[in-house]
Amino acid sequence: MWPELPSGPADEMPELPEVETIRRQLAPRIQGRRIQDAHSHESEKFTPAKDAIGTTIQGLNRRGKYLIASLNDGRELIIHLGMTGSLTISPDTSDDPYIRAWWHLDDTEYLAYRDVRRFGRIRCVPAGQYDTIPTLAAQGPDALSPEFTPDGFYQALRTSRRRIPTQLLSQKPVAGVGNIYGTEALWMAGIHPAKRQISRMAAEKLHAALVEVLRAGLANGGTTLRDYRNADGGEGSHQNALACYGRSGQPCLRCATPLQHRTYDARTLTFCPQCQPR
DNA sequence: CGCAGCGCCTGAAGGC
DNA sequence: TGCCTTCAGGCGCTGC
Repeated sequence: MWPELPSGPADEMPELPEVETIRRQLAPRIQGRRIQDAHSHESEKFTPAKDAIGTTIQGLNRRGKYLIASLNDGRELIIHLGMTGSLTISPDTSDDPYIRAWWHLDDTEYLAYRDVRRFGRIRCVPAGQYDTIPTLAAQGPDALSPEFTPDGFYQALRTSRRRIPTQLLSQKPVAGVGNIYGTEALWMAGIHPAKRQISRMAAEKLHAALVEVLRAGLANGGTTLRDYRNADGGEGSHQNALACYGRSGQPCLRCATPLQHRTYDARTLTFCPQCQPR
C-alpha cells in the first residue's frame, strides 16, 4: 500500500491551459454576437455581467487567467473563473443552481457561467482600464507570450523575498500559473518550494519548465481532477501527465524517492526531497 | 509600496 | 446513520 495522499482528492483551479482551452472553443462561437439579455447571481462579484447587455462581442482574448471579451462600445467584459468556474454555450438556461450568470446571444444561445464556490468574478470596464482589477493590472507577462523572457523572469524574481511558489501564484513575475503547473515546473527545474532566492541559471530552468509544462497542459486540453470542464463540457487529460502535483507519498519519477508535501504560505506544495534540495 | 493576514465560498471527507 | 469540523485555495481588501 502506498502512503495516504494528502487529505482528499485535490481540487483544481483553471490555470492558463484551462482558460486558453476555453477561450479557443468559445471565441468563434461568441464573436460578432449581440448580448440581448443577461442575468446574474445577486453577489457583486457577478452582477456586472448585466452591464454588457446591448453590446456586441467583437473578440475573446486572454491575459493570464483572465478572459477578456472586447465589446463594440469600447468596453471589455472580464471574466475570472476562480477555482470552480466554467463557461459553456447552451440552447437554453438550465435550472442548474450553480449558474451564477448567463448572457443571451442573438436570441439563439446562452453563454452560461457556472461557479460552485463563487471564487470567480465578472467585471465590465472601459477597455484597458484595469485599475479596479488589481491582479490583472499588476500581473506580469503572460507565460505563453513572447514577453515572458528568462532574463525578465529572473529580474522579477529578484525583486521579492517571498518564497518562489508564492511569487508565482502572485501572477507578478509571470501570469497564468497556479498551484498545479507551478508545482510541476518546480519539480522539473529541481527547485525546493521553500526557496526565496534562486540563481540566474535556476531561474532560466524554471522559465523553461513553466513554458514546457503549460504548453503540455494546453496540448492535453487542461487538467481535470474533479471540477474542470472545457466549454464543450469535456474533461482535459493532463491529469494523466502530472509528475508531482497530487502525488505525495508516491515515488519520484526521476529518482524513486517518495514525494513529500508541506504547507508553505497557506498552500500545499508537493516536491521531491531528493531532486529539489533546499 | 511590499506583503502578511483575513475573508469569501461550498462540497468532500474525516471524526465521533 | 448523521451531525459537526476541517480542509482546499485564487484573489480582493485592509492595515502594518
